[in-house]
Amino acid sequence: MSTIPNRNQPAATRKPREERWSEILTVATELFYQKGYEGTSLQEIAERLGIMKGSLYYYIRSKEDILFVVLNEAHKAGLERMTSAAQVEGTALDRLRAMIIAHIRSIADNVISTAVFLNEMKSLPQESQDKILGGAVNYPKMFEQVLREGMEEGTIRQDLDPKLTATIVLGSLNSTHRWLHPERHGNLRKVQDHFTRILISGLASDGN
Amino acid sequence: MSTIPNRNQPAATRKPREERWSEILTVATELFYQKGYEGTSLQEIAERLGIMKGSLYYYIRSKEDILFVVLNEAHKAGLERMTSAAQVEGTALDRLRAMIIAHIRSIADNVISTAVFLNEMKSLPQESQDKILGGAVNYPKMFEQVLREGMEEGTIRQDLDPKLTATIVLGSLNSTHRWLHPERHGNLRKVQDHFTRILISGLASDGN
DNA sequence: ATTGATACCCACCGTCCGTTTGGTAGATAA
DNA sequence: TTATCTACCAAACGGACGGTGGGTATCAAT
Repeated sequence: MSTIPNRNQPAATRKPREERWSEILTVATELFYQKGYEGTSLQEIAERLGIMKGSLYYYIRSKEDILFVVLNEAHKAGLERMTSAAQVEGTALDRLRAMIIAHIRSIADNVISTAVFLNEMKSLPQESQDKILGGAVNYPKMFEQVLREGMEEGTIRQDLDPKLTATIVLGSLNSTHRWLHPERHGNLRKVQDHFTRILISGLASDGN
Repeated sequence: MSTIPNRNQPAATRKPREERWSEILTVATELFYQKGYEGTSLQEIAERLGIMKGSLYYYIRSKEDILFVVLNEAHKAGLERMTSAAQVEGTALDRLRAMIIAHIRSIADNVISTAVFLNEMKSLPQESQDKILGGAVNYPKMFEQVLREGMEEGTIRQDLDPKLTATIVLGSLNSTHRWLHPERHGNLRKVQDHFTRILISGLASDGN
């Protein structure tokens, strides 16, 4: 009955729960970004953390748990930024401009988690997707709202369908995650500038 | 030595090479669309075709072969359409408009293969990606080219960087694959209309 | 000094994966 | 009639997968 521990592996550095948990999320997000959710194994995640894959189940109940939390936090973080940007003073056109600039900055600051969010949302069961997206506010509605207001007050042209236009604008901004590089800081202003110049003059009611 | 065929399974309907091969590509494309490349098994592909998964190796050398052909043909088909659209007569602005309309139509007609192309390109080794994208012409360059010409002739505003603007325009158009539904035919015109209205008036030199 | 919770190890499970191999019925051609 | 080709079957391969469960070293609190 002698217990033979067979310690040929150095034990992992023991860490408090919160710290290790956020490490798991960070590492998983990076791997999901590089290889996709299905292409990433728990083995790989564990290896990068220096622990055994079985130890992950001290923190999770299934692989899907990790994806859910990653996507949920990415969505929450982005939506928070956008919400505060939508509250600047001025015309609806001013607010739209602020939202565009804020969203690009938000994506640039979180290219990886944004990409994972946009690419891997479909890997979750519908029920979990609804839980993430089903809050009181959401991206498309916010854009649709500000477009409607701008049309009423006359700063935004009225020959466009607000809902479709919101989809187009949001999609355009989101597509930047494919090529936006946050390390190139000077570039960010330029990108924001181009987007506002193109979209604002494309959406404003007159030649401004 | 008696050969016991053990025919408890109905044999698959035997089909000529070309026909079966295009069936494989069609089925694989649909499955890659629904579950991603990594999430799709050869077993599933075979099941939909009514053959054994081992039989697939009469047509391929590896699973990756299927993805390569699917992506390559999707890319070729789209580029062909765009190329012919870029040759309409008129100003560069007219050509840009034609390219926008053509590309949206091209995506709408091939939502599935377009989505697979944009989502699963990264699942291929870099070498294979280069082989697909490395032709004489490519999407971003075509847009950059027409933008430059429009700036020279004065129909397109000159305070924009052609390369960055091309990236933005192309990304905007490509993002439609996430929500464009080809079955709704009346919708297509509306989408094309919105895109041209927004982008053209955002890019043109004057208030047109 | 003892205890109880915490953070992790490690061997193992059943399943599914892409891939390989040997074989064969049916059409074609000589 | 015989030989060859074509399109597929059937079974097995090793390995990787997500997941389980008993065990244990380390820690803070007593």
